[in-house]
Amino acid sequence: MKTKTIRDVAALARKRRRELGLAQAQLAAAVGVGREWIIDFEKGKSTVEWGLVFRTLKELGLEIDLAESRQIPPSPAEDDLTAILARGRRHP
Amino acid sequence: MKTKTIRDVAALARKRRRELGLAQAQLAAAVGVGREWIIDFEKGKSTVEWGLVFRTLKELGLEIDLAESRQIPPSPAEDDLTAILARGRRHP
DNA sequence: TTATATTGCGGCCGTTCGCCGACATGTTAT
DNA sequence: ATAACATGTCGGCGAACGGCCGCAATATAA
Repeated sequence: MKTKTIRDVAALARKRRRELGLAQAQLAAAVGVGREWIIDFEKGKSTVEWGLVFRTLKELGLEIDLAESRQIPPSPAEDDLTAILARGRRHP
Repeated sequence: MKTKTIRDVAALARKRRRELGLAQAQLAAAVGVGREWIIDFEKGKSTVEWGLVFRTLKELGLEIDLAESRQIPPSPAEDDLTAILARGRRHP
């Protein structure tokens, strides 16, 4: 399932946890965090630690796949092409 | 690509950034973080903020997919007392 | 109903993130 | 040669994380 926001990840993680019949405290103990951390994570808190998120998802049996969506997505304000050209150019 | 560790994510993000011809400072500005943050993230630092990681991957055009791998992967030791202690003792 | 379990939230506190400078190194271009 | 750029490191600081504790709402069971 492709996730668009961290809330999607949070909701999916919570659903998965319940499907596995795990309580927050159980999952927290398995991951090695406090119960409050699970609460925050499942609430979609954005400032939780990346490593803990990764461990939690693994603990839930959720593999993280990264797929290249397209080329340049939205925003890199690239008004000068020199930067791009400079990298690929070897012989002016 | 399925990632097994946060280092896999870090390495893939760095490769992707270079493919897009972006400097660390450019990506940092696009994401809204400092240059050091990109450095730490690409080094595989586990304590970086989850929300920033997510934004960075999106900025790089890397979609995050979650796939259910199995049931309980490594499974916590439910035999030990941590689960009981985690939710408080009620009676001996 | 009464128990029991689970979940959510608030405060306190030690630790640490993330940003800001400045500086060093290596590469490329002038 | 110098200049410019990219990457990395260091010290410092305000702000915030995450763990622990308790208590109040809800489920869920007996």
